[in-house]
Amino acid sequence: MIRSGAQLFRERGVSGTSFADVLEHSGAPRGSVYHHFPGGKDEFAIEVTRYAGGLIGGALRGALEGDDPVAAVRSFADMWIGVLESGEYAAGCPVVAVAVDAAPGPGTRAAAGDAFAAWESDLAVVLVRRGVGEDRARSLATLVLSGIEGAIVLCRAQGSAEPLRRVAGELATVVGAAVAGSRPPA
Amino acid sequence: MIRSGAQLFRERGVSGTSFADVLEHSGAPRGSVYHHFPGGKDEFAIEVTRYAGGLIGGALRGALEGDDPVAAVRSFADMWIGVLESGEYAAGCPVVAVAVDAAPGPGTRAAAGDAFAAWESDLAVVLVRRGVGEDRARSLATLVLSGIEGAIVLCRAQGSAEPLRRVAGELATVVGAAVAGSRPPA
DNA sequence: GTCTATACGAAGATAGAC
DNA sequence: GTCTATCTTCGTATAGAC
Repeated sequence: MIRSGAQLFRERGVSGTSFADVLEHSGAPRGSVYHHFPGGKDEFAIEVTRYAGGLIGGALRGALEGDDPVAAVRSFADMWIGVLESGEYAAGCPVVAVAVDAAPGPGTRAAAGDAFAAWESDLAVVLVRRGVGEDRARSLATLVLSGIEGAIVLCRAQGSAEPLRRVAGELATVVGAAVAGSRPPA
Repeated sequence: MIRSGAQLFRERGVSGTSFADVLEHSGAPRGSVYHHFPGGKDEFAIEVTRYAGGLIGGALRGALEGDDPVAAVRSFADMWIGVLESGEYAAGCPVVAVAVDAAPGPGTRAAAGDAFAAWESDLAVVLVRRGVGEDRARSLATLVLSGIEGAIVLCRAQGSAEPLRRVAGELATVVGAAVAGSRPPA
């Protein structure tokens, strides 16, 4: 159910996704909705957000494994380009969907904020490890995250992966310059 | 009604906003909904998107009037920071809300794409005027737009204007370097 | 733990009077 | 052009049996 919820949130948003949709998509038994999620849709949305945040965070950490922030930015962006192109630009980021859709309670919004903060932190850690100062690293991490998430929205609206391609190129340049500039002169 | 719709879309998303909400917020007569919008919610959402796109586009063009892209980026971001802070981070960009919420038909999504394209073009034109090459200008304009829109989402999720402040600073640096680097050496 | 049935309300949309 | 009334569908949530 949670996996299906994440997929449907990505396509239709939170308010646009009903339990009936989730049950149909997941094939889950209908009687178990309020058994597993006694808090109703709010609780369900929070769980979906946590799950999606962890999943995407895992992908991001995987991309960051080589301690090469430039390659990680490109790899993370390429992952999203693949998602967008294979799904005809119908599906975006579930965490953004939660953040933009205020229908559920404030807990859901906070869960989205936590996910973003975790991703940002993962990025900043690697930048610091590559010699970038802490403040700049945090600032750059926010730019990368905002840029990619914003570009995903643009891609969906325009039915094209071009915005994300352009943003990925610019971000790679900026991050590359920051890493190079912070390294001790050879 | 359209003005109210834009405000409510910003706060609750498209699926989360009903005609009853719009009527209550705007004080418009109830009988006139399907008189003015025979196409129902789809048509209404498209009109709201066009209106909001024009409004925000006007603000952006105003910020760009001095032909100073760096100041324009800061000014545009500051406008959003003001909106976020004065509204307790409840309201974001209505065009993003439309792009993320697939509930209405494809026409709405296209209207959002048109708005983004127009803003991007406004930005790129000024960059070109300042000597930036056409491809780079387009690429930078996409980065600025994606970065700011993405940061607005992060701000809402985290209940803070910090992401947008950081992104605005980074974008100002990048745009400043591009403009400076493209000017003929003095 | 899952099922059926259903209460309750809300939303989109339409009809016809004024 | 606006109003009231209403139809229909859908969505959340609950109750109680298996």
